[in-house]
Amino acid sequence: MDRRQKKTREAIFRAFTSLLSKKNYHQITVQDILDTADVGRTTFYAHFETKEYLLRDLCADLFGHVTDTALGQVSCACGDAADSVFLHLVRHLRQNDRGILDLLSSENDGLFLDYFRGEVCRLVESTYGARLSIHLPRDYLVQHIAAAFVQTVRWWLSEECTRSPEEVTACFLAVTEPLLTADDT
Amino acid sequence: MDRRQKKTREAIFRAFTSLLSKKNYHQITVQDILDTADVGRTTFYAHFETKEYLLRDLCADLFGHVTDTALGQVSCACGDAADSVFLHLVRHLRQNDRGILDLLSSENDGLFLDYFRGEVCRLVESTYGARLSIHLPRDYLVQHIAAAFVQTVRWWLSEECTRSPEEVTACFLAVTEPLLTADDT
DNA sequence: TTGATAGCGAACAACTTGTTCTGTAATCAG
DNA sequence: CTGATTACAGAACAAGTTGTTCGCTATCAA
Repeated sequence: MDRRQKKTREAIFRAFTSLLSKKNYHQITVQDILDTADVGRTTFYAHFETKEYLLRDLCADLFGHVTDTALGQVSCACGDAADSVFLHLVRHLRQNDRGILDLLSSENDGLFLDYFRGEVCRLVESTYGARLSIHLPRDYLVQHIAAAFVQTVRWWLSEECTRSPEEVTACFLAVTEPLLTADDT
Repeated sequence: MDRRQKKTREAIFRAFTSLLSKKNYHQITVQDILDTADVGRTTFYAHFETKEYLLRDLCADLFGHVTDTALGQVSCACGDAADSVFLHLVRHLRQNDRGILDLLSSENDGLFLDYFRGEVCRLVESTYGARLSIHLPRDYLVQHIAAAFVQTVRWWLSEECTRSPEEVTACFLAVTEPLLTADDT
């Protein structure tokens, strides 16, 4: 890919992310992005059809990366229990990696939470897949557990991340563990 | 209140609700509302500062009503267990009362889910208040249970409400019951 | 070096928002 | 019933936003 394309694309992503951590998505104007990223109007629309598409691409980039990293932790088989994937994820989030925490905690909640939840579903599937209780519809359980994790993170954020990742993860595990069959480790 | 005021206010609410069940909130223009409600521009802005305020007022109206109705069920002491408040609520929702179901199932999810969750928190407090396990922070538990209910409704909607209210409520109770101390009935 | 491509900047039409003005009709108090 | 008040309609308005187009320049890859 042309070096110029890559540079502007990244500049736009950076500018957009930065703006999102300060403003509501719907208050951000294309002009804001142009000014912040220092790119021309034409250039922006050459890269992204609309602001919506930019958002979609950014989310795919951001949350895809998070999940992949988290899943990587699973396969690295460092000896931890499967549960700890979520601990890793919380620790990862606390470092505000790629500004994700800013996005989740800003007024843009609604927009990103769904993307986030979608990714967490994948995570739940591959982490707990075999241990899901069969007494309830499988997809219901997966979605419930994913929603519980997202909710846990929101609660953590609402307390300004004062609690430790261990504490937060413990809460999450406490409310979801009864739904799983015994661990076979 | 002046009869005229009441009429236009209701016409605007009706038009807005109708539009929301068809379109995304951010795609709805003030002009759309004016045309649908058949009121003048000046009139609209005399009633609501902006479209955002209209949304806020509508939500307060809608969800406040739902919770009050649900809470009324509790105090009517018709002999049912406290759990059944949620069954009542699901049944209530299924009738698409005041078009709430349309709003929750449309593409406006994010907007209304938060209002809804807030109201459900109140419901959880007054229904399970005394039975919340003390091993976890109280507000965490309340929010978790409320989020679980909202998630359950979303799942139900995603299956186009094919399942019965009883079945849906059973799922919700199954995932939250382990978090409560024994019922003292 | 050269042809292709990415970017810039300015101007553009179309649309949206929220305000202001004037005139009309419904409502309410006495 | 009457007169004052209030709500409303309609039109016009400035300001801001979106997405497109055009001509021109800078950069890249071969």
